[in-house]
Amino acid sequence: MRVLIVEDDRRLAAALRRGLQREGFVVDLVEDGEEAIGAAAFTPFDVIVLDVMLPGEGDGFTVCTELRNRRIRTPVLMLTALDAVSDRVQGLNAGADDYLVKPFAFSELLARLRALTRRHLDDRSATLRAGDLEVDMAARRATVRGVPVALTMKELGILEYLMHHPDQLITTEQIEEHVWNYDYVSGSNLVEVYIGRIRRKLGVAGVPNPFATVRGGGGGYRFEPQRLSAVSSAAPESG
Amino acid sequence: MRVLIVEDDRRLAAALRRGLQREGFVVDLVEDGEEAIGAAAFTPFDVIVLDVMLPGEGDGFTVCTELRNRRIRTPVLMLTALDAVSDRVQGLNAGADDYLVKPFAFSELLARLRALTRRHLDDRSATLRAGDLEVDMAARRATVRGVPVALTMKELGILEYLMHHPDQLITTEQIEEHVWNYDYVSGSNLVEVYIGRIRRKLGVAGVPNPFATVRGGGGGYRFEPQRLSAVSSAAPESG
DNA sequence: GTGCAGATGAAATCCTGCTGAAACCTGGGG
DNA sequence: CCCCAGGTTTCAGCAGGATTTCATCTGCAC
Repeated sequence: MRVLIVEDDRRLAAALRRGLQREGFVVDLVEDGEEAIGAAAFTPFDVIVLDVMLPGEGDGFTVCTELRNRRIRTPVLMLTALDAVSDRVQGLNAGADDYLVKPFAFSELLARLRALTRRHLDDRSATLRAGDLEVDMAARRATVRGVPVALTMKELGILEYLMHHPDQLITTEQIEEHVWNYDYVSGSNLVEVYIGRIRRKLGVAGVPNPFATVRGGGGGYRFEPQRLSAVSSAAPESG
Repeated sequence: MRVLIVEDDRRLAAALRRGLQREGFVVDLVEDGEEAIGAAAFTPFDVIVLDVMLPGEGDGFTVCTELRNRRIRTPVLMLTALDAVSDRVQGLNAGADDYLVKPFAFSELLARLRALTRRHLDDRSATLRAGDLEVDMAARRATVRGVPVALTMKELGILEYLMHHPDQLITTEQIEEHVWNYDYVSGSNLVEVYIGRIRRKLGVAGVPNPFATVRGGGGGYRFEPQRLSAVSSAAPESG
């Protein structure tokens, strides 16, 4: 789950980055509106945290409007020190999806971000499910029939992202873009390595390989829920 | 849909022009940055395809920057042979809207151009259907009565392309241009080979031959949906 | 601080099966 | 009948995914 923070207050920005990283978000940070638009135009963030007060020309409202003009529909959460109703209206008119008044509790920011990132899912619950496999996004834990599977943050991030898009081909590049941040340099086989690790850990837990590999240029992986839906009270067979 | 191509490689430029014209674009072609800015300033293109490497002074980045300085906001898709992150960053800073690394398949260029110009027709109809056969574009998967058919990317690309133009003669040359890179050198019988592979795999899945062969020069194949529409609840017979 | 354990990432190697080239087969048209 | 465009089969090469190994990093306990 990749988030862009647009915030010029270094202290606040650093705190947000740390906190969100600890919660499993992949964080990119920019300090003004121009950078924000550039970053959002080239990277498909899952959500954007946008401070209304920004240095240079253009405040958060104009940034938000510009994003929408460019057909970038990434959910935006606006941060503001002002508590006027008119600001709220202005923010929503500019295309923001949610609104948070400073000062705020980190836990509230977190809750709202989670809500925004799972908006497009049919089921609004915080748990992704497929067959015996359950992924609790808030607790950041995967379980099989109630038994925890020890996945690391990155592994869970990839699994989560793929489970968000069932029966859809997700390219390695897309995974890189959503699970690593901008200072990650592509060109390695890290995604393949992690896919392998996830498959192995799930296999040990009794879950069959949930990912179809699609070879060739533009290939990638596809999470196929039906692979896990098979009624399987029996022990996994060989093969 | 009017597109400006800025490309000095004559061979590539000609291929792009032909292919895009065939897709209904109105194509203008220039070979250097100065011309490009002149053309874009006088004509309201719907989208610009801009090669990074250009003859004379000024590369694609500077052209893009100059366009934005002149408040020309036409969506720009950059073509580059380089895949470095720094180029990507430079491109976005210059104001490009998308990015494609050479060599690319024509179909991908087309998809991205459509995405950039998408506001009038939403051909994001994710699934192509004919009789029992279904092709899910998002999943990049073909199924017959829900059962997946193991097609490779190339096979699926050809099937998809033919299904996009039902009851229409598609020449071997057209298929080559859409499914292979622009630097693919024609002259083999590869298309015939792939058509054969698709027919065989579909046949195994219980789908009759969906392609009519048109012999002779200028011949090719025609996807005929009615061949698949026959009511067939019966199991495939031996054969 | 030091030491430890797990997580992450880089790199080398293995291996699968896709791709494309080539040879050969078939059937329709003259 | 012959000709030849298209169909079919085969096979080697290799792209690229899978796997393994190792180095580094980070957080934590002491």
